[in-house]
Amino acid sequence: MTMNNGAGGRRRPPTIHDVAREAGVSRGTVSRVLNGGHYVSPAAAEAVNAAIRRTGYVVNRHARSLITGRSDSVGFLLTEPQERFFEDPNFNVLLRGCTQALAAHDVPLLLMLAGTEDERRRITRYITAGHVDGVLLVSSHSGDPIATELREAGVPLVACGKPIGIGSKVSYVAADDRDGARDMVRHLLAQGRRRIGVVTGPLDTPGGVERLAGYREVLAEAGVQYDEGIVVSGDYSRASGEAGAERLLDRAPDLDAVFVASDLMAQGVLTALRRAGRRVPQDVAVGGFDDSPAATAASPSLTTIRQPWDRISSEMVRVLLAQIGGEEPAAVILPTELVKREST
Amino acid sequence: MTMNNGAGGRRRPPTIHDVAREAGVSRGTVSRVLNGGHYVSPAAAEAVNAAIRRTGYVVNRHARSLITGRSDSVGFLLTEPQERFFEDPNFNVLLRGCTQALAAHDVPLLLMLAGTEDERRRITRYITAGHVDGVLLVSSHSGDPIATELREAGVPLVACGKPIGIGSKVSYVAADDRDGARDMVRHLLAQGRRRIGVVTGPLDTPGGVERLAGYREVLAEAGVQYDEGIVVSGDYSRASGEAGAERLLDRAPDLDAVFVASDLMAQGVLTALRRAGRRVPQDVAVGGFDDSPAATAASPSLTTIRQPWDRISSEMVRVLLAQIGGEEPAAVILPTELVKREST
DNA sequence: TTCTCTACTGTGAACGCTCACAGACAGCAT
DNA sequence: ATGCTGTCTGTGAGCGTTCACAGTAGAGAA
Repeated sequence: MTMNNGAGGRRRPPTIHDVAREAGVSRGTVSRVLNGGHYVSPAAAEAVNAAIRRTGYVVNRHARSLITGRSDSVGFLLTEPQERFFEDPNFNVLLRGCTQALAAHDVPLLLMLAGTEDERRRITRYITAGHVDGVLLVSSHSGDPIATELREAGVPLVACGKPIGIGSKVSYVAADDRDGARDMVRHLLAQGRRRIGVVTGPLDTPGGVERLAGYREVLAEAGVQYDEGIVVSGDYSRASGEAGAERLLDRAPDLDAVFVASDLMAQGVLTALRRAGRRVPQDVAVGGFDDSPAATAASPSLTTIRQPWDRISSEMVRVLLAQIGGEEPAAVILPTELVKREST
Repeated sequence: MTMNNGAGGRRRPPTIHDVAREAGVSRGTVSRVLNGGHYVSPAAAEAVNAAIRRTGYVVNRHARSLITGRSDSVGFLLTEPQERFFEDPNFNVLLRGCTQALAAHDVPLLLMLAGTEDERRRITRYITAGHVDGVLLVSSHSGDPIATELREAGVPLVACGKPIGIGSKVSYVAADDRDGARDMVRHLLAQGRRRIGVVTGPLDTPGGVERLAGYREVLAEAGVQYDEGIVVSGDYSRASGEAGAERLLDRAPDLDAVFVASDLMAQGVLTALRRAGRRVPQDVAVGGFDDSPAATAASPSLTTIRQPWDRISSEMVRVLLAQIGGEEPAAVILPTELVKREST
């Protein structure tokens, strides 16, 4: 009496052979059913599917990968220093969105952290050895060596946010930072604010540069004098927002609004303003960017620019899978949206 | 003239065969060097290593997995509903810690999200088919069907926090919640507080239950009357902390302290107290739990109980790998630490 | 010497799958 | 009849690795 599949005994899982025997067809036919079902008669297909159900067969991806050369998995690569990963809520929603979008295609996601030089080397080897078919890259800072390495190795790659200094021919998906900034500054002007300070993001990131550019454009269009003295830059962290607001208040006590390039920094700005005795929004209006949880958590809640993170992640996955499928790299720019809350 | 490895041409990566030829030994010897180097002469080992360096050889994990039956990867499985994943900063540090600890063993981490029933089924199939060697499970709520399924399928499993209602024989790593709660309540008593309210976590989670138990124990030891009226429960979210504090103030206006089972809820408590015109810590002291970034971000900054997340993640990985290696399941309880800040 | 033991090495044979190929059969035109 | 086309099916080969096994050589014991 042979041991059955039931509880108790760890049994060798069914192979494509078992399914073929069970269905009364050959391995080849089962394989064809598994891979799209072309050139398979309806009767055979039905028999195979029934056999798969009966045996509980699941394809062995290692065997498949060994011969196809594909791994049917993609990497989610984070090259940020740790603190950013912790502090920035955007990473979470991006990671979650990508995982789900990939799961819909039955593609597992490998999380990869390249903080140190050592990790970077190991991960590069892993990726270029073909253990993933493509990479979703999250790294805002420029000159990322791993990005260029991967690109040169011909690994399908999609970046989140426009990579700078890496040349073209690399796919990316980004929100329309400049347009979002324009919306916010126009909104502040519409509230009657005229003395609008800025806390920018790091100026070696596209977000930092573009959001500042949008601010300048709208000011110019409105005929408001641009004053470099009320432009300070931060690093997207809460603390840098706080420090930035202090510098702004110091230089321009008559400030009546601040446009902050991230919600997290805006939280810091709120703290500094409160400490300085300014009321928000009565004395100073504050506009954030991202519409992260920090925006609603802040008090007063932040007027901000929503980045469409759900769409960003699904587009990243779409573009990456297309590229793995042989299509050319592509850039996707997604619109943002002004969300009005208490701080303006 | 054959195409070289240089830029431009995608070339077939070197195999163990190529390395063997280059080193002047057999496949078997190369394989032995790759797997620990036992029964290999120093000369041969050196020749092989040199050949590996020259050829840029990287082992093909699919081929290896096909024959060993191991996948040399583990899954990080999240069964929480979405909002918790987003809001709770602990997940981030846990995920990061696990990824790094695994990377040190050259084991990739697959991120798996089982929110819907559909996802749950697909992921169960994936895991039980042997596509990962083990699972790191993050799911605080009890009666998780996936956990029991995996356990019954014999998949090595390590939970974060003690799983309830799943029977024994499942490994877990947890902070000493009860002891942490005891420390905090003792601290509040030492500050002269006597009317100490509680906002607990969900009472179907070990954290929720244990932290409340610690509170009751210390009160009893100190001879302070336990008053069920000033015990309310939340769901670890900020909003539930806010609501909880309102209920507490309503029932006990003479409250002089609140022990909150998470920093995030404690933020909500601070908001509610401020709105009610209570000063923290002068009128009411607030103690949190977790020592998450929320603790320092809050104003006033939160006195809290640090959970050793870095150790939790590294222990989870250690126990999981041991179990994959054939060891028996194990439970690990790690000590917590009181961190004093402005709120008490 | 001869035997035994240990350290080391090479050689099929798998692992489970896909791919290329060849063959069978039907339908339709020649 | 013959050929051609298209759909469908089975078969052998091979992907890159590990594992079991057989075999060699050198050291030490009898």
